[in-house]
Amino acid sequence: MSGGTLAARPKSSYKPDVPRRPRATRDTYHHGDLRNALVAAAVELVEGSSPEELTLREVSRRVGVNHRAAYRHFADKTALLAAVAEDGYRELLVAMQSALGELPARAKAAERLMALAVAYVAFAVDQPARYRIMFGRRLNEDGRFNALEELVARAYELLAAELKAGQLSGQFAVTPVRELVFGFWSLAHGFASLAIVRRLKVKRALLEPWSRQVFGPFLSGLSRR
Amino acid sequence: MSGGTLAARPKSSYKPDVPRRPRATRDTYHHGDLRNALVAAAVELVEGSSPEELTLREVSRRVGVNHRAAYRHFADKTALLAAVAEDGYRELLVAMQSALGELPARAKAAERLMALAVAYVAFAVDQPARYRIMFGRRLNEDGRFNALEELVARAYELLAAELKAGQLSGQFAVTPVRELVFGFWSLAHGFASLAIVRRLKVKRALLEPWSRQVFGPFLSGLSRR
DNA sequence: ACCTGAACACCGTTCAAGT
DNA sequence: ACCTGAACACCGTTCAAGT
Repeated sequence: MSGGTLAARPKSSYKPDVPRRPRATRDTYHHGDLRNALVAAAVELVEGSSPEELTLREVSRRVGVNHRAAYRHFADKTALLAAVAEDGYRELLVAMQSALGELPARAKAAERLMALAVAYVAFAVDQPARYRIMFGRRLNEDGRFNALEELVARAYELLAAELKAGQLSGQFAVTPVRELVFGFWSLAHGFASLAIVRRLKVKRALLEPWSRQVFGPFLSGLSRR
Repeated sequence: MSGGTLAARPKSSYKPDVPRRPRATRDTYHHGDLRNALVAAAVELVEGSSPEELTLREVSRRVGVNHRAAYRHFADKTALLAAVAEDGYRELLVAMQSALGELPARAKAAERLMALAVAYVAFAVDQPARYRIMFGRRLNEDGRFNALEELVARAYELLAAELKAGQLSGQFAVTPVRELVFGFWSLAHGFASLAIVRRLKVKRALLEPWSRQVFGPFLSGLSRR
């Protein structure tokens, strides 16, 4: 072998069968989109373990890249977490929207909100680690990740629109919408969180009926007397 | 100075003015109750920073003891966190009980639950880091900390008793109590958590009126039609 | 019994370099 | 531009010792 600085290779390389197809300029570069590859690896890593085990170094290893390479795309670890959370909020929005989409056109306001609740809780419980990243630490403390904030605002608006519609159609009592959104979201978030930490021991198959029972009083409390 | 192994002392010792009063057997030992000193230091450390910054080494430093000494009293870091959480649950129980105690004797069931809700949320928001330790990671995963579980059960029973009483007195509709407890706790936990992460931006002074607005629909949903 | 020291395998992050 | 290597200051945890 050649002597000098090139000789030493790491003993466990973590990249089993990378074909090493020759590339135009160099072959050690990562293919096109390292940023997305890192986010995808992070999401995959965190599920089936826990948020604590998500490390920049391990994610980089999985992608087959030096851990320093990640810093090209993320200023620090928090930035990676924010990207993972952002992804999650996007999926959560989709899940809520499609839950509404599956409802019959003339579903009552309370039914629509119930469908949202069920979808929300199911999303959280099905990917608990990611959900904890989304709602655990405050990621946007220094205001760097406004995309995150924007997605949260969209979820808020979705809920607000449903509650407002229920009031306009005369099904719900007219009270300040902001507080109602907060209440609804608190209930959904609290139920999901407690289920994830197992303070509530709910079997996955019974999650939907449980959700309905838990949201029952709140939704019936909204309706006009 | 003397040569050999005793010469080297750490440069920054973190114990500024410890009097070093002579003790009977040895003077390097920690006074009586190292265990409680560590828990107290941990609680103090974690508030005003964040759960992430709670390290075994920093806590030991604060108490003025080698970090290895902590292992005499806690099998690992999780055990220390569990002790901090346990302490928190005890205080939470006291807060809830005294909230009930301050109520007039003939307060309605809904008022009693509202008082519990307000006390719960205030507790959480006033010591957010500790609250996050109590409800963040699952600490009792391997079943080592049953005292923790026992305290959670007592909080559960407190809520269950209030709900049951409301049903027996005819103020609440009779539905399964378990689901009601879960709903109430979910709402309280969710509201507290979202307030802590600032997903809900609630000023401390407005926390109580907000709590009342948020719990309003839920509690009125409990009452008989 | 209670505490310490040195060592190990991990982190995140910075600096200086390679192509 | 994009990636790497060595180094730094931290962790939690283990092993072997000190009094």
